[in-house]
Amino acid sequence: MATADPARPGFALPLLLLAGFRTLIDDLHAELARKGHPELRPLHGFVLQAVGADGTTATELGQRLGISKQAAGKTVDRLVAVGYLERVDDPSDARRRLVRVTPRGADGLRRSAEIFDRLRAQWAETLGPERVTAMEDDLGTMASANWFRLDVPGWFGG
Amino acid sequence: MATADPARPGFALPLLLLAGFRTLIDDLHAELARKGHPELRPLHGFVLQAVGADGTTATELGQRLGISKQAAGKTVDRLVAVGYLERVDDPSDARRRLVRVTPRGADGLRRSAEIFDRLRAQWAETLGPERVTAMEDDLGTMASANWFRLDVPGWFGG
DNA sequence: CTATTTCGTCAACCACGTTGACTATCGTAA
DNA sequence: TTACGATAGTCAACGTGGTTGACGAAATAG
Repeated sequence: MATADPARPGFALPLLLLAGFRTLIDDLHAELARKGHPELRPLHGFVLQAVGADGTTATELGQRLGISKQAAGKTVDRLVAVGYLERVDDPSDARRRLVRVTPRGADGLRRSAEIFDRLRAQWAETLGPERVTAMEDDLGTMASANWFRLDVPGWFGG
Repeated sequence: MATADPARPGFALPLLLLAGFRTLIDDLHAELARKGHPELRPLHGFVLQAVGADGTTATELGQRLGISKQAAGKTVDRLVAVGYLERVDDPSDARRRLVRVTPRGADGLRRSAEIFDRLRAQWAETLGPERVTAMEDDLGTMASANWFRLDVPGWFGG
């Protein structure tokens, strides 16, 4: 097995963070698929959440996610194609196309939140609640700059 | 800012794990670029480490990383193109092409390990050493199944 | 009214993954 | 020894998610 060299402890930390993230994401999507959302890909939940209840535009979405407006537009295209987002004209500005979460999108988002809550509860059961909050606090301390940056080619999918 | 809803605590955890991972990876590659390895992409360090000192084959590398042999082969192609890996024939089996880390690859790997060690030391300074080890222990507990799976389109790059 | 900025889109490209099909080689068993 | 099945590597097509550059249409500032 290609594990980290124990003499180089630093190598383990990024791998563990990635593995933890993947564990949550994989569990989430296995459960989402069972609950009627098999098309929802790992990226999508974050994008839906970034769109928010009030809707937004592709350009603004790109800024929120730390990606280009073109990339945001393409992601919106895919979410529209599977029925999680919709585009409507902005009557007050003919250049803008408002992006809004559809009812189906809202359902997916709500279920994602429920499942994440359950997964977090499982972590708390296994590790103890104070260890989980400690982990969140510590990660928040170290990682604030990268909180919502997704500017990565293909971060999530399988 | 599109942060998580505090009423849904589960949403924060995956985001924090991702942000922590990204923080380490981004810092690593900023430093690697300064130290003579600007072409090294985020995936590459993990691949180099998975190849190991003894070399391996594309098929076996794919198994180690949890990706298809074709994907592993393409990744090896890119690493060969930038001089971090080389392919040599296996005299004992004409089907196999051994993949080996070049001296340049070994240098990149060594520097990556040094930088990761420094970054981990920074985390330990900020959070306290016992919090970092606690985080590693807890992640190891929860994420053992996904320790070295990289079967994701484009996990790392910028 | 004109100049600049902004929004959305198109086109080309790159990184990384997938599956399917194919060749060459190896190992085994009749 | 020959024939067959398993294995290694490659090619092709494709999907997802990212980038930059260019451009038209609409809004805004002067």
